Amino acid sequence: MLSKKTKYGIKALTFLGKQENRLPVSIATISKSENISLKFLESILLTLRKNGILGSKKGKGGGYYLLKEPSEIPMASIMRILEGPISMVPCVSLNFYEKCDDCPDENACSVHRLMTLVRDNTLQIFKNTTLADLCSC
Amino acid sequence: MLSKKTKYGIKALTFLGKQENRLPVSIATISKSENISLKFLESILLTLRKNGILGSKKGKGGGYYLLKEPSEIPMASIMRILEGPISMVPCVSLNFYEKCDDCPDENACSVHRLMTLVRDNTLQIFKNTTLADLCSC
DNA sequence: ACAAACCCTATAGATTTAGTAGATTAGTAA
DNA sequence: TTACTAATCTACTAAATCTATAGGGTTTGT
Repeated sequence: MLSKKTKYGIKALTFLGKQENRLPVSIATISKSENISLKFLESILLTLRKNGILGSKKGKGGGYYLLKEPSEIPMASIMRILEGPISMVPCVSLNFYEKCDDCPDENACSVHRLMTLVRDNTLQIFKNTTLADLCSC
Repeated sequence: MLSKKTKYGIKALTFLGKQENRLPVSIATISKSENISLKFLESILLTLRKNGILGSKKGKGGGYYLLKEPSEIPMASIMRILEGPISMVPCVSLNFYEKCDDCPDENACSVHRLMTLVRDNTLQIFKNTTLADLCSC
């Protein structure tokens, strides 16, 4: 299941992407508009800033803004930053690979094969969808 | 991420599906063969029995066995029993639907639309894959 | 008698979802 | 310049829930 962190993060990014200009938007503004706990949102936006998705401006008139055009931000990268691995098991993850303790041979593992299939499909969606696609409705 | 419960459950079912006959297999046998904590596996197989996937036989020579042919068991039903919803958010779930607290209009929600797409794809895989496909390697 | 499923309880640890308190920075007005 | 205000940033805490077991006793079939 998607964490609220990821869900809120995506909604906040969509909100920013829908802005006419690229002027900073305060956390409070997004929080109110999207019904997200302010302090929780604060930490989410901080993560996104530290990972190069958002820029920020302090002080009066400050806030957060997108560093790139929405069409240049694939959902895959957002998902990896906020949610972590896209795969359902670490042993099929491309970016967060971990070997299973219980599995002597990955290629013989039924779960491994099934989840590889799922990952391929999901990843394709997240790669081909950009933030712009989410903002266009 | 897939819980170990689901992962172990699938591995256990694959093990049972690979048996030549439909004779009961004890928890201990599966536990040893698949490197799964015995007590944990016990509760997993119990849920699968209560959900009509497995039958059980007590006493000597007892154990668990598949109630249907592997080819008759779609992975979607196993996933729903063990992992719960296939959707990444409750608001796009077909079998476990829940409305979001923060979302006034689902159709206007960017997360909702994206996750619907993901669910459709994932569900198709889980519907078209049966336990038999996992056992055939 | 024995072997096996069945059932109930507890629990350590991790994760999630925040809340609280304050520090820091930047612009604005006196 | 000084004070004020708006905003991000940082760190700590905490409740709630979930995960992955462990333990022990009960029941049933051979």
